[in-house]
Amino acid sequence: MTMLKQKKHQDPIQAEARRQQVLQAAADCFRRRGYHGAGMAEISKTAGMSPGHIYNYFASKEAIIEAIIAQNMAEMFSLIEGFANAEGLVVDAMVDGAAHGIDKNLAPAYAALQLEMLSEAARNDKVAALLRHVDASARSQLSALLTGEQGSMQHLAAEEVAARIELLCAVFNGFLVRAVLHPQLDQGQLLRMLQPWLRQLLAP
Amino acid sequence: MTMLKQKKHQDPIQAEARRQQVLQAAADCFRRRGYHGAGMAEISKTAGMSPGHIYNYFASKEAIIEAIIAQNMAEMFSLIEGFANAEGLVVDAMVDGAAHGIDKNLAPAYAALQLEMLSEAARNDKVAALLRHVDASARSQLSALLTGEQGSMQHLAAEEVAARIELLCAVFNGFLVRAVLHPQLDQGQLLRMLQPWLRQLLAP
Amino acid sequence: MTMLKQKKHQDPIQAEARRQQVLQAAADCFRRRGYHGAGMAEISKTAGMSPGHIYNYFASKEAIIEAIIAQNMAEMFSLIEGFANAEGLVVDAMVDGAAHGIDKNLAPAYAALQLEMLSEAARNDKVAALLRHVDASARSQLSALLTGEQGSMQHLAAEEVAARIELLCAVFNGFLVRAVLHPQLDQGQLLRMLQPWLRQLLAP
Amino acid sequence: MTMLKQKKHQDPIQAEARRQQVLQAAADCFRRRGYHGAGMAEISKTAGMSPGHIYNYFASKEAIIEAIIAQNMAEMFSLIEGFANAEGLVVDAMVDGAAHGIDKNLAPAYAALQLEMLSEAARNDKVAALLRHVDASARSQLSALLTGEQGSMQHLAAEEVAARIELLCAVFNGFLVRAVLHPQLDQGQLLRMLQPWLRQLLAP
DNA sequence: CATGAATGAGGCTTCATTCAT
DNA sequence: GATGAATGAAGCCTCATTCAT
Repeated sequence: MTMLKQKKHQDPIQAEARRQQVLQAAADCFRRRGYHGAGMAEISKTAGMSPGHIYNYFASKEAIIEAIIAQNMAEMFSLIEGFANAEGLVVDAMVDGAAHGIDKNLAPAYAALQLEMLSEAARNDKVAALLRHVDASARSQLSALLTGEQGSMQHLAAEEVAARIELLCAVFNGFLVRAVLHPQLDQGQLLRMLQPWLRQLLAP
Repeated sequence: MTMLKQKKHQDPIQAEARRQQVLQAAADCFRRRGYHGAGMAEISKTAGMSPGHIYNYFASKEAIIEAIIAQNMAEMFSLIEGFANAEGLVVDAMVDGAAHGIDKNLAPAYAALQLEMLSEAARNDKVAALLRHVDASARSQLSALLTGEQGSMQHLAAEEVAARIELLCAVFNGFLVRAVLHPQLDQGQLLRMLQPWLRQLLAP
Repeated sequence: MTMLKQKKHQDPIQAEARRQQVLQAAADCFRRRGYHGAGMAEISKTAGMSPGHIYNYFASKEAIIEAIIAQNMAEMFSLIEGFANAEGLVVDAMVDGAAHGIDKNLAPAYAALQLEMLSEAARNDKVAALLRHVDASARSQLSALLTGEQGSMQHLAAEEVAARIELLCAVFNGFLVRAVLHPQLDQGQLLRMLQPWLRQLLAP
Repeated sequence: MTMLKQKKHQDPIQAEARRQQVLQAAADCFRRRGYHGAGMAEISKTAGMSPGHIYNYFASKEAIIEAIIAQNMAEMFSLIEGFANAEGLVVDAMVDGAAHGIDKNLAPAYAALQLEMLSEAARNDKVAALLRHVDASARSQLSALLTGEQGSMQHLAAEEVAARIELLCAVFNGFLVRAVLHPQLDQGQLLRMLQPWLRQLLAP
């Protein structure tokens, strides 16, 4: 999807490098200034190329944030796949992964960008659709894992499973907000409290 | 004691009414279009006054969102005060209040505005300071309540209390994000799962 | 038609004056630089107002050229109405009007703007539609006049009438081109030759 | 004897072929999109070469349209030469040629390009000079033909001849405009009416 | 010769803010 | 107090042109 009018570049490797340059720069700028606050001029300067040239790789500023979201999507999928491929019980993999999840979501830079995308979603349907698609896919994969062979919820009602996953998502999403509202919070203490809680949430 | 730019209005009562008119209108517009998406023209039309006149009450668009945040602050304080003044155990009041908390935070309009403010905080120190102040106050009040006479955590270590409150906040903050990412979620089911969980989180 | 979203101005008289200011300035600029060559900056300077302010009266640059065309339309209609209301035979009125028609179409400024609109029509469907509508209306009015009570073609076949009108239009349209290609041409001589020719073209 | 910027190409024959490739492509694009609407990128793709390479043959986009006009010039000359070389009376050759003239000038693509050039002439002196030169040459050749041995105007005053030719030009130029304003017009009917008229215009 | 990546000025438009009335 | 006409800087994007390869 979204492969319309992809300008063909002679050297796809360098082209991809340039795309990444732009995405990196744009993500930086969005974090610092917000999606609307960041101008193409600033992004292009940060990316080390001219404003016009960016449009050889992205059709619009909006296409840039969409690409950033798409990358996040991929990251999230590979994260979940990690749980699936781990040896042993899914629960264990997830409890072990919690530390990383906290770390990531509480990182100010990550949280800032994520919140930026979320508030953009409130007024930009395409962004909203992308984010929801990521979220729905993630929940559905989690659900499959947890009710699967190595999962801990094989005998629960579908609605119960969905609600637990929802709560799980809420907590981790909430960390994005905590990163802004309480940047000094004690991550270690939080993790110690979170792990038993998680184990219980995912328990049969 | 600096009184810079404190415009003196002849009739302070009407002036306050006008301020409220603007804040109400601006909050509406920010919800619908986002902070950057809403223009002063739209806000002024919604508020039923001319664009120019708004500047008699607020120094800038930014001052408006700051004022909105300050109001939210007050609301949240009165909410917590509700718990304090309730008869019986604090836990019970909070568990009962959960339904309302879910409802409110999952309401798209509320969530949109809140996220708007949060992402503005990531790049606007004044906004960030305001929001953090609200959050810190709320946590501190909660902490006082829960370790107080009618509270359920009188015998827990301060760090433990802080971590639990943190988790509590994360969940409810997370609902703001869920409102965007999963607007169709089943609130009833979520509430049914949340209440026992809350009771346990707040348990001794 | 085209009354969508007409911003309401408090003082419609001044508003109309401003609109005319812009239209006049834009027509000037389009003549000198062409539709694409003229920038909103230049138009706004010529009109004596800021670029942004123009957008209180016109939704876009395109809307400006459309308004210019609409004005031309009105002029042309009143011209034809002149023939209709004239005493005596339509033919006489038209032959008398030829001098004015030549003068106008051969005026470099008028011709330049007209050609600009014509070549814009080749790539802008809305402009094309407007111009064709003017033209079709004019032909149809002429046809009605010439086959009407005071007309000279009451007994001709409809196709014959249409073809003659077409030729008539071609000649006058052609003067626009002559204004560019042969600005030195002898208008007096041309008129002396044209009038008997016209009388014959419009004869029974 | 100034030889400024005359790029020397190693193989002049291939160079000329390349130039023609570009001119052909550019004419196509100008017809479809107009002079300003057509980009060098599109022209270069149509011509089957890179944008940069075009600049080895033409100094600028403007130089391209000038070259196109120069070619039109040549075409028109050979057309008139056709009349001169035809057997019999010039009038007969021209009346016979009228059908082709109508066809050509009413062809939307041809008319579009021609009008494009005409409106460019209104603001570009070089283009104007070129077009006027073509026009003047054509009129002068026609004049020579019509007052020559096989011509029908041997005994008319020079001014009378000039005026008739002017009218002739106006009509055919007018067809360019008709092509835009009335693309549905009935060419057959028009031709049937035009031929006797032409014969009369060219009569002694 | 030939390419196409890269430039950057300039185009149209928006909108927070000001100020004469 | 109130208005809304007016400003102009800044935003996103296009495209003729250049130049390293």
